[in-house]
Amino acid sequence: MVEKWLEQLRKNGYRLTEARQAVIQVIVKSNYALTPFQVYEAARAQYPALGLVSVYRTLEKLEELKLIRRVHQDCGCNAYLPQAEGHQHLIICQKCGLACYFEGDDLEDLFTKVGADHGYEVTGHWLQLFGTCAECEQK
Amino acid sequence: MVEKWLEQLRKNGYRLTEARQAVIQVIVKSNYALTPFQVYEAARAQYPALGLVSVYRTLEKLEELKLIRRVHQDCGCNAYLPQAEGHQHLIICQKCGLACYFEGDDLEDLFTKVGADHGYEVTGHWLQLFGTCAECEQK
DNA sequence: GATATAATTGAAAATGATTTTCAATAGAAG
DNA sequence: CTTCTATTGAAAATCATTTTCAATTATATC
Ligand SMILES: [Mn+2]
Ligand SMILES: [Mn+2]
Ligand SMILES: [Zn+2]
Ligand SMILES: [Zn+2]
Repeated sequence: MVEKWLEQLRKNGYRLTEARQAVIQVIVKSNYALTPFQVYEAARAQYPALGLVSVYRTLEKLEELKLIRRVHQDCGCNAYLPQAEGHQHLIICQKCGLACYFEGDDLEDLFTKVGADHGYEVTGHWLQLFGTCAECEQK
Repeated sequence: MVEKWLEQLRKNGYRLTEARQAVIQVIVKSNYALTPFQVYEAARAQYPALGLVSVYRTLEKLEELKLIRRVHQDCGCNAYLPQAEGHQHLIICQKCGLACYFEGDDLEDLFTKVGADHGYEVTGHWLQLFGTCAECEQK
């Protein structure tokens, strides 16, 4: 997975630097939406010279390449998760933040109709579920 | 509508000041999500002495009282709309920003099931449609 | 492997949005 | 009208993010 992301960077003319590899390594397999600062802290364990600025710059490029996506929550909209394949939506645990994607919601037709009823041509939708994950539930 | 909001403020022990009335008057009937600064500019037409700080403070209270809600979009998450009655969702025009609520999506059961399949107890969801409104469409 | 070149870096400064501080003002209650 | 305190706007402070810039380093070429 790290390899795929690095390949994407290389393919787009970006250099494979230590800073970028440290950032990628932190976010590529995360099940939790991470803020730039959280990425910074975690990545510095592997590469202490890393600057927060480079985290911002790397996240920007990863988002551009659709490898990560910004996650919106009540508590803030500046955290990132790996982007899912195809058309998927998120479920996020309100207690611990554990995130997971699901697909097959098949709601396009419904949304197109709802929109039409209100005079809109629907071109996209945002859907996110909130709840409690199995682990947090049993506590 | 303005009266209802003022009554809500009064009922909760807040004073009915000129600053608050100017802010309310701008946002209470808006079909467009407005940023604090946009509210500030519009409200100053009615009450020129208004300070931006008071806009922030008033929006905070109106959100607390669930009279307005924050709207999330790709371009930013710091704009506000009047809150709809009951359980409704938004459709927003990507061209002009015209917002409108719809209800009756009846998806609770589907979401509960999807969540359960992934080990989550679903407690809420967040749905927003994007598209082109009738007026922008015909241009 | 050495060299040239431009992309990338981290530190520091700048920016922009929001929050806090504070003395002055003005609602509300008597 | 007077008292009391919530609220105000201006200015300062804070916080996240972006820009600037000289030094470094990844990559292509020799
Ligand atoms: Mn969908
Ligand atoms: Mn719903
Ligand atoms: Zn958001
Ligand atoms: Zn959890």
